[in-house]
Amino acid sequence: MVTQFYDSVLRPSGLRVTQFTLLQALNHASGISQKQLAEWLEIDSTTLTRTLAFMRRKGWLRSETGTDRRELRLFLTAAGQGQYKRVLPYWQSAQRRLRQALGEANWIQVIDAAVRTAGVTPKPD
Amino acid sequence: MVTQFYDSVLRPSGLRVTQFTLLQALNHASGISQKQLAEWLEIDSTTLTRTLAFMRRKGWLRSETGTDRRELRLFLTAAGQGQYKRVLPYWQSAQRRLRQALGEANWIQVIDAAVRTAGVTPKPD
DNA sequence: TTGCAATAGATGTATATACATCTATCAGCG
DNA sequence: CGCTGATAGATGTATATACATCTATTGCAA
Repeated sequence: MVTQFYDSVLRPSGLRVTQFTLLQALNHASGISQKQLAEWLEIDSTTLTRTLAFMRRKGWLRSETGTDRRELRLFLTAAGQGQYKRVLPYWQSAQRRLRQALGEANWIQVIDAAVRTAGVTPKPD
Repeated sequence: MVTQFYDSVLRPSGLRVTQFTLLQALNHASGISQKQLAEWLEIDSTTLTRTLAFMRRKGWLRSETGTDRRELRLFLTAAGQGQYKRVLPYWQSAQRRLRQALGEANWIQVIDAAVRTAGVTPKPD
């Protein structure tokens, strides 16, 4: 339900939740390694490899080899930052609507339950 | 978070949430048409076509042409019913853990918010 | 009765997800 | 140094999801 709701609100923007989440994460943590990003977002590293490939095709992402040459350091391109800014209002709208539907106290308790039950770590915003 | 949590609890069973949900729905509504099933579960009809193809390969599903020959009426095979009974405890465990983590009052309000916000219809346990 | 719009489901194409496994690189010990 | 085990990321394979479009059937109105 949650994923479908966010996707439905984002649909007019042309992005999906995953893509927006990655833009947002990279906007906040420019130069992060792929491994760290996967851990922070709690997504499988192979899923990340493939989603990043998509973003590279779109021209939203660039990457550099790290000091440790096994690592990739990830950055948004100007186009990627533009996408993020363009789509942010859609995401904020979805966020607001869910928060309002649940009420602030319930919202907080749901996040808290997610942490306790599924080990999810809250993300900024 | 919710999808990943249910999937993680179901993982030892070898099924995913989608597959279990379909077994459950067909166990409760034997002979339902594909269209009705898609509407009830609020999943895209093309997604359903492909997930049902998977279940047919596993031997869990059989189907008959309806009176309206455009329609397919869907039934679980004995093997499908067996799978459902086998995996039900995993799903109940996930359900219990989430309910407990949220608390009964919050659980109800989350379901209610889902209905109001995303138009989701509650399904029987 | 026939002709056409509407409906059920399937198919083409594309993104999302994740387990198993592979390659390249690194770190540490002998 | 030079193995050897560990780590970062990529690839093989398989399921999940959904928009656009196609085919087969149906219902209805001229």
